[in-house]
Amino acid sequence: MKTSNKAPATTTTGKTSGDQVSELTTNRLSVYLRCLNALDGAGVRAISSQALAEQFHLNAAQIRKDLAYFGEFGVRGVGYYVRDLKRHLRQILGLDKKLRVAIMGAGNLGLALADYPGFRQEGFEISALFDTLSTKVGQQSRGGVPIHDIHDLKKIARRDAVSIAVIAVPAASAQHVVNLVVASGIKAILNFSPGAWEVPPDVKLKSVDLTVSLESLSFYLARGESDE
Amino acid sequence: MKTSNKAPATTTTGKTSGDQVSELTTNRLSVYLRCLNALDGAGVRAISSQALAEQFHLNAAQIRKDLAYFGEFGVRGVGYYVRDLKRHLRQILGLDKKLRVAIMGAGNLGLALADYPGFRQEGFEISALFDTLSTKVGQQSRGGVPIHDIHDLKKIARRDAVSIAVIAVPAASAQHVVNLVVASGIKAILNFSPGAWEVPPDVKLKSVDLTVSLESLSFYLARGESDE
DNA sequence: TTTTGTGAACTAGTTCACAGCT
DNA sequence: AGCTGTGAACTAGTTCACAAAA
Repeated sequence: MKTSNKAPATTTTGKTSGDQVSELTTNRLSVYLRCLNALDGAGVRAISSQALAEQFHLNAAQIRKDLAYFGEFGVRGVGYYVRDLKRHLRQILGLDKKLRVAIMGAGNLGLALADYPGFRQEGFEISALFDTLSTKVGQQSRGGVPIHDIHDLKKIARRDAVSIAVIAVPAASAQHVVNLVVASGIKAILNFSPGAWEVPPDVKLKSVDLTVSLESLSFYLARGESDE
Repeated sequence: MKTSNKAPATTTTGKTSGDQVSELTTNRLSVYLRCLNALDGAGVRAISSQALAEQFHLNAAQIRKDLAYFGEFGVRGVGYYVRDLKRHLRQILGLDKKLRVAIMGAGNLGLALADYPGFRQEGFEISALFDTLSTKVGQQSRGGVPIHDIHDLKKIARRDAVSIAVIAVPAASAQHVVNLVVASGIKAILNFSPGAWEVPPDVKLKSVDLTVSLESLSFYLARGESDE
């Protein structure tokens, strides 16, 4: 796939597109932001990568490397200014503009996710639920998220400028629903249906597989049982 | 068409001396089992690593390496017998005995997870929900999972031989609840509360962080916006 | 001083390629 | 013939260690 390995060792302010940031890194950026929110809430003004690493059980060199990739945010001899770094991270993660989320499937899981407070935290807005059942369409979640007919997805996704879809439908219909989401122009999908679905290369699909998570824990229990 | 979705949306802590199998591997074992279930359902008797890889977008050498670590399950010139390999994988993953699960927190998410059909699929049994609210205690989920007072966790966990706990409580009380779970003797935890909690080294904690997952998707959208 | 930013070294994970079995 | 199991090669990811900066 990719051949060029190392970029010239000069300070780059503008990042050239094409350099692929690993998902491990983007996940950590989100973790750093959470840590900084906690520090900011506690009134901390500045923190070194060392102190940040100790407090939240991370690796100092990794924090520095992750951040340095996007710019020189630190001050030598001081560390990072919390508010400042927060602002940069929010911008890097694209959280400086409001992101609207649609949830596909108004079953138990879909309804729970629609009202999940963690999603609203960093400025995400759950704008709609979608289902096929006529008994559900027209209703709303306990938190007030309206349930629409899935056939209106394209129309409503455009009207509300929805940029992320969450898949919370049974596995049997997941690929079909993913196709509808893709057809509506949404480019990012968080999937909770067990399985691996096909999406075009310009759409990002991230899956949370509850069955795999549980079975992986089960493996650990099965191993630890006998010896050690 | 092919979209690799490799980076895990979960993290774990709590390492044991004998634990040399990577989590990436155990996650894949669970995926293989799902694939085999599909093949078995379709009446396929045997399959080569090559065919399995093509059908489910995996890597043939990796399948062979993962499986070979646990034994010689294949037949040269033939491939793997589906039923046979299924049985082996279920045994390796510890799914040959019934695993009972307790869910901490009877809020929206906890109740949804309690009735989530995917958990029951491979023989897991959700035996109880736990909460502190007296209005909830004594009630049950729509699917009939009883809600107990969290103070009875130790007693009920022992009575029902609960081996896995799911954390679905607000972040503010998560560490406290994790401590109670650990004190009750449960050795495996699937955590949905955003944050990194402390567990002793003999307890396996696996976290699904919905905020991190969403923010990671947001990053992708922010990058792709400009060009390319 | 202290602490960043970063090449180099190291470790983990994946894929290749082929000997050897059926 | 066909396919597994596996060392070797490769790639990705993490940590070390130190020069340069405040």
